[in-house]
Amino acid sequence: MVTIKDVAREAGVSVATVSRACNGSAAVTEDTRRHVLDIAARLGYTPHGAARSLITNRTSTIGVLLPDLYGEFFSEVIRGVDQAAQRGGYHLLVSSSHDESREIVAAFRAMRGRVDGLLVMSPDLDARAAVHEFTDRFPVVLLNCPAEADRYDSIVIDNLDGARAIVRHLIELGHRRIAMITGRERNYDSVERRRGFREVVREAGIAGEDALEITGDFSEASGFRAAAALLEAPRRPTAIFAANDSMAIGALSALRAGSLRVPEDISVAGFDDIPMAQYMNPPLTTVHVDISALGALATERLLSHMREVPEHVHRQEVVSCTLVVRGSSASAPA
Amino acid sequence: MVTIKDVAREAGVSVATVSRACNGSAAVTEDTRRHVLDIAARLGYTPHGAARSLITNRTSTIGVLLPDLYGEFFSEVIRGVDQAAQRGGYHLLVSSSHDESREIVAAFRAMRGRVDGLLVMSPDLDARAAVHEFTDRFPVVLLNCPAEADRYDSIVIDNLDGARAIVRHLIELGHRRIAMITGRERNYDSVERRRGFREVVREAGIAGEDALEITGDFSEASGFRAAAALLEAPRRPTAIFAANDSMAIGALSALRAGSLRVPEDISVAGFDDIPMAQYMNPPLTTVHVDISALGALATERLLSHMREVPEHVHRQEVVSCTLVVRGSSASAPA
DNA sequence: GCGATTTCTGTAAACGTTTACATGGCGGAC
DNA sequence: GTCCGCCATGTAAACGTTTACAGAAATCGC
Repeated sequence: MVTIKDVAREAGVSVATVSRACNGSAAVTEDTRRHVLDIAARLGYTPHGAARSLITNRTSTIGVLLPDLYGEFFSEVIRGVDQAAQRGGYHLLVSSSHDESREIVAAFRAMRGRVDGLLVMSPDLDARAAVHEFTDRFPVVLLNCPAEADRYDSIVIDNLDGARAIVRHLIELGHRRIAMITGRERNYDSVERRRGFREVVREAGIAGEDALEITGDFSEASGFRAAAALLEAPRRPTAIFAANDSMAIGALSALRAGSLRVPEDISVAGFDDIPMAQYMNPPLTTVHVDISALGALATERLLSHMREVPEHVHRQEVVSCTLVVRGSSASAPA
Repeated sequence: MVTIKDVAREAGVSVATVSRACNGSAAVTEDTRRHVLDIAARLGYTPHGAARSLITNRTSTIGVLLPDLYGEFFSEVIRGVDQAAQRGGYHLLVSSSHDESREIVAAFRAMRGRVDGLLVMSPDLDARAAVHEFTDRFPVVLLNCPAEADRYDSIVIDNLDGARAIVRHLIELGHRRIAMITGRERNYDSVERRRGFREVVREAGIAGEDALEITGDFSEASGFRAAAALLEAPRRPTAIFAANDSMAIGALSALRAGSLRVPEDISVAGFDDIPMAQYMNPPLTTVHVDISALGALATERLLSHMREVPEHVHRQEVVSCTLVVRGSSASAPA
C-alpha cells in the first residue's frame, strides 16, 4: 500500500508538503502542489483514514444504531440519514439488530474512535440505561426513543396526536367496535400509539370489550395473523387500527382471505404512510409521517450538536404527522 | 477521553499489560487481568478504534457501496449483509447515492484505511471502470453488477432465467400482447431481465408491436405512470411484466384506477418477490429471489476473500430464482 | 541451593498521518 | 549592498494502540 512517505520520496519533498498539498493548505506553491498531486495520482495514493482520524480526532463518520433493518420504515429513515450525512460530508457506520441492552452497549463501545457522533434509534424501552451511559462520550441524538427531554437531544414522532387523529376519524365514521393491532409491549412507538387509541376510545364512551387490543410485532405477517384472529372474535370489530402500515397491509390481506370487503365490511387504518401505502388495494388510510425527513432532521441535529459541543443545550423536537384518508376506511356498516 | 495510559497508571501496570488484559492475550495472570479489567470498567475505558486499526491494519469493518437506498429491495439486501457481517464480527460502513462514476471513485477513496473489504452494488453499467481501478486495493465483491467473471468476485441473480420463466408463464396463459416495464437504460438487472423478455417473446413468435416496452425507474410511481400510459395504447396489452415488484405494485394501482380488473382483464407480474408482494391485492405473481440471503452470501464471500487474500481466485456465483405464481396472473381474456 | 527454564511484565518501536515550530532563501526597502 | 521579514518547506512530535524483544521473577530439577 502506498503511503504519504512514498509520495514524498517520489516527489522529492517532505511528507509535510505532501500533506499540505493534498489538504489544500495555503502555504504551498501552486507548482509544488501540482507536482505532488500528479505523483500522488500516478502512484494511486489515498490517505489512510485511521491514521488521519488518530491525529485529527475526527472521523467524518456518524454511527447509526438500529434495532433492526426490517421493513420500509427503517430503510426510509436510513435514506434520510444518509442523504443528510452525505450533504455534511459524513459517512455512516451502521449497526443493527440490537434487541438487548447488552448488545447496545457492545455496539456503543465498538464505536469509540470510529465515529464523531451517534444516532440512536432504539424504540425499546429497556435500552434507555445503556444509552445514558454513553451520552457523555460523544454527541448523541435519539430518534424515536423514550427520553427525558432535558438530558438528551431527541426527535420523536407525535405518535399520540397521530393515533388520536386516526381513531377519531374512525369514530366519526360511526365505528363503535374498533380493534387495535399493537406492536411489541416494550416498543415505545407502539405504546404511545396505543395510549392515543385508548384515550380517544374512552372519551367516545366505547366499552372495553369493544376496544379490543391484540399484539403484533410490526411485521406484515403479524398483522395478517392478528386480523385473522380478530375475524374469529365473538363481536367482530368494524374497524382495525394497526400500529404501523406493514401490519395494516398484512391485515388487509387476511381480511380479503376471509372474504371481507374493505372498506364496505370493515375499515382498516395504519400508521407511518410508507411509500407503498398509497398503492394498496384499497389505498391505505394512515397517518403520514415524513420518514426520510425524520432521519435527515435527526442527522442535521446531530451534526450541529457536534459543532457546538461545549455550549450545547439539549432539546426534544416533536415532528407532527397528519391524517391521510384513503380508500381503506369508510362508514361503519349498518 | 480515557486512554490506555490512564488505565495503566491507575492500575499500576504498563500499557502493554492493559492491552494484553483487554485482548485476552494468554500471557497475563488471572489476577492482573481481573484487576486491570476492573479499573478499565470503572474508568469507562474503550479502546480507540482508529489507533487500533492503524497498528493492526484491520478495521473490522466492511464498506458497502450502493446506488441508492430506496425501496424494499435494497433494505433487504442490507439486512442480509448486516447479519452476515455481524456474525463475522464486522461493522458496516455504508455509502449510498452514487449515480456517477466520479462519485463512486470518491467514495472508494474515502474507504481506504476505514474498511477491510468492500461490497459494491452498482448496477449501473458505467461504473465498471471506476470499480476496476480499486480492485487491487482491497478485497472487493460485486453484487449484482455487470462483471467479467474471472477478474472479480461477484454474485449475481439469474435475471435471465427468472425473466424467461415468468414471461413463459404469461405466454402459457395465452397472452399474446405483453408489455414490459423496464428499469433505466443503464441498469444491469433491468437490461438482463429485458433480454429474457425479448428472447421468450421472439421464440413465441410474438410480433414486435405486441411486445411493447416502456421505461420506468424501479419506483412505484414510475410503474404507475407506465401502466397508465399502457392503458392508452392503441392495442392494449393483456399482460404486463414489470422489471421489479415496486413497479408492478404501482402498475396494479394504476390499472385499478383505470377500472381494469386484475387478473380478469389484465395480468401483472413483477420480479424480486419483496416481502410485501404476497400481501398485495391480488397477491403478486413474481420471481422469487432470496434477497437478504443474496446480501448474506456476498458478505460471506467477501469475508472469506479477506482471509485467504493471496491465493484467492475470483469466481462468479449465480443465485437462482424461482417463479411464484399468485393471483395477479391468469388466462388471457377471450 | 544453584542454574536452567518458564512465566509474567515492561520498554520501546511502529503504524500513517497532521501540525507546531524551526530553518532557509529570496525579495524589497533603505 | 545589507538587513529585515515573509513565505515555502522541512523536522519532529504527537495521536492511542499492539507487539517484538528484553528483563525480572518464579518454578523446577538436580
